[in-house]
Amino acid sequence: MAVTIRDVAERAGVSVATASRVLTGSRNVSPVLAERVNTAARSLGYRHNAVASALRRGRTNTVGMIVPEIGNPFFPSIVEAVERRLQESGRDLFLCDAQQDVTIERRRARALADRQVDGLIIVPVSATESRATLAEAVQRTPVVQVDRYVEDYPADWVGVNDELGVGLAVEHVVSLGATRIAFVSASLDSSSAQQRYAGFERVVKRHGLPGDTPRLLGTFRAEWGRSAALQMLAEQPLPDAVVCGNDEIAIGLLGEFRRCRIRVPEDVLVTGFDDIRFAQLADPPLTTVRQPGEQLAAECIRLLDARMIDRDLPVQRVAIAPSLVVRESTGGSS
Amino acid sequence: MAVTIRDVAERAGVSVATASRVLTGSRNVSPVLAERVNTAARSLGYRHNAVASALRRGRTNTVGMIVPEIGNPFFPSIVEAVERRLQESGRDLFLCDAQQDVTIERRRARALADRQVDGLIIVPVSATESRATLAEAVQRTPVVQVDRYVEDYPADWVGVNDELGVGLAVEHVVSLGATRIAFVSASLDSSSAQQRYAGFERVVKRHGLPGDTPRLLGTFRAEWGRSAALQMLAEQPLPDAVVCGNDEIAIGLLGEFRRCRIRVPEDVLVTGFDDIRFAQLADPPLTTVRQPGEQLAAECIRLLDARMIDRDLPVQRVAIAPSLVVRESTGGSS
DNA sequence: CACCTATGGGTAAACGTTTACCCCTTCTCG
DNA sequence: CGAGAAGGGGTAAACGTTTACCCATAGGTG
Repeated sequence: MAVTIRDVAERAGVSVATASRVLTGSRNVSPVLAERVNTAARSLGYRHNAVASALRRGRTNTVGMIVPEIGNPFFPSIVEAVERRLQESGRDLFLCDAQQDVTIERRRARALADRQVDGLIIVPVSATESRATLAEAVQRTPVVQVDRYVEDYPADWVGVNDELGVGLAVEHVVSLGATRIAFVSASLDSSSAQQRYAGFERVVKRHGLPGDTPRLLGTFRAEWGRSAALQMLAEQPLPDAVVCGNDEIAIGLLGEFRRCRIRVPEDVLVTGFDDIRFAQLADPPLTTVRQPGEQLAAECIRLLDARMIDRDLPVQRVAIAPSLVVRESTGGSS
Repeated sequence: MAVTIRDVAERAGVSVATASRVLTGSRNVSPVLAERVNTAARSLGYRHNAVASALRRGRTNTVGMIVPEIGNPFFPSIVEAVERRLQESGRDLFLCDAQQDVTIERRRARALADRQVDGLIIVPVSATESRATLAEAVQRTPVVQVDRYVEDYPADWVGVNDELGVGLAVEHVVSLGATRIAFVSASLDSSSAQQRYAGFERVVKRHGLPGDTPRLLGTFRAEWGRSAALQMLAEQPLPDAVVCGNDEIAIGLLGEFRRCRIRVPEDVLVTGFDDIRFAQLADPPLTTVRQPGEQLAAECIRLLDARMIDRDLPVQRVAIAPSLVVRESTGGSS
């Protein structure tokens, strides 16, 4: 049997109340008793039972987070930043992976809520199919959406302005003289995919560029980038530039172009989105839209804390402006 | 106030015991009462309180996992596989990131143990500095080490035979005629780094190859691969082959070589380790040692379950043989 | 019919904390 | 010197489940 606070109190010759007060620092206790309790705890090897504590207090000092797919390298970067922030306030993060599946996402959300997390950070899998899960979670605990959001549901969100971000990429290749611009991204399930697509169309239209260039929508994976590349190669002529929905797609695309001896940026310009770790290691290094991970994380925790204090706060949606990072895939300087 | 099992029982006109028995299926209850309980629960929107349940039963149906750094793409692949396995038995995974810091690692381990996880899966940050954390965790809950292990401490482990794996890579480049072989990896903090280094030295020695080629030990990061590349370029002549401690390093190295117009595989052969998602997208596609993630995960859960059943089982250490994946960075086909 | 067992139900005691409430002592100040 | 406040201690009641234990009934068996 594990050693409980009762054992500690007994050994220290005080009541459990006093022991608890010393151990949690919830009230002043005379130094001599405090010392006795501490040594008793240490010598017995006392370990706080967080489950019992959570049951009594109704708080766990734990935040849950659900990402669509931990294997997508953009998400770990956010997770790391969030974790660092939480650490500052002594809270722990429990991370779950939805495996791109709204059913699993719902299970995870329930598992976290069942365990009474103090808040939930979620990157919803789908703009529509995740709505029920989000709604249920919001009933139970403070929730903040990051990066992606569920459409037509009022809940806090913080992310980058995707629409604007892709706009930056398009403007950039246009300024380099591209007129026939293709777009390769994921199908419009998630808000990110939707917004990025919208951003592309908006700027293309604004410049009066041809609308018959390829718009290929698959998944946010490198494999999709590869097959999209093959598809474009099959239906010549090649566009002047390919704007990709994220870096993974762009990297897959670059790999296939390379294999087929298409030169980037000489034959075609390529841009990505996210600025993941490997973007600068791609061949050629990838011009991309950077998401400021630290800033997203900071804002996310701020929103979550605000909502924890007041559940009835008006819904907040924070869109951070992304920035373009020019590298060699669009001929940028080294 | 949330709706409790007491409310459900009342609404259904049964005792809390019966309600609990229906809801958990722990004992037979007459169909008519069961139905009443279920409808009552549904209509009240009853939600199981996992914290209270955990306190009473002493089990949480939750497994904790700690990885050194979620940003290292090898770990997410293991996490995904582990999560899929756990799902089959209806358990949830709580994932924590140690940020490559044994202090944080300890905090995470304690946080998980405090929350009474039923078991802990850990990839220890350090072969020596993580020992105390591991020892403490083992006292509290079943633990399995994956991939890396703590030295001189008897605890279950499952991983790949790193020593053998690097051996495969060295044998491969030797068979292609390389005699001057460099090794770029991480400093010998972790068991992986140690074993991989040992594998390199063993095979190099066995073939009587020169021992004065570079052995550069830094971190498991791409940036280190870059600077190692620069270092080798500074002290000509270039080796015939560079065997890297993981894929990230190799990818960084490839990037720098490319920038400096060193051709791979014509001027120098390069190999990696892990076979992460990006290995085949590198330029050129990377020859590497594949870690069988699914198999690791399966074995890991098997060990954990065995240990949960019997804490006094003899310690098990399962080393899985890795396999070499030949790609173009050593002139491989395709 | 007497007895034994199986079945399904309820009561209430845990699980380990935290904290509302109460009490006693000591100090402050008019 | 008395009233009031402040400080520090204890008792015991929560928190929401699960389950050991008990009881009543029904059915089976000699």
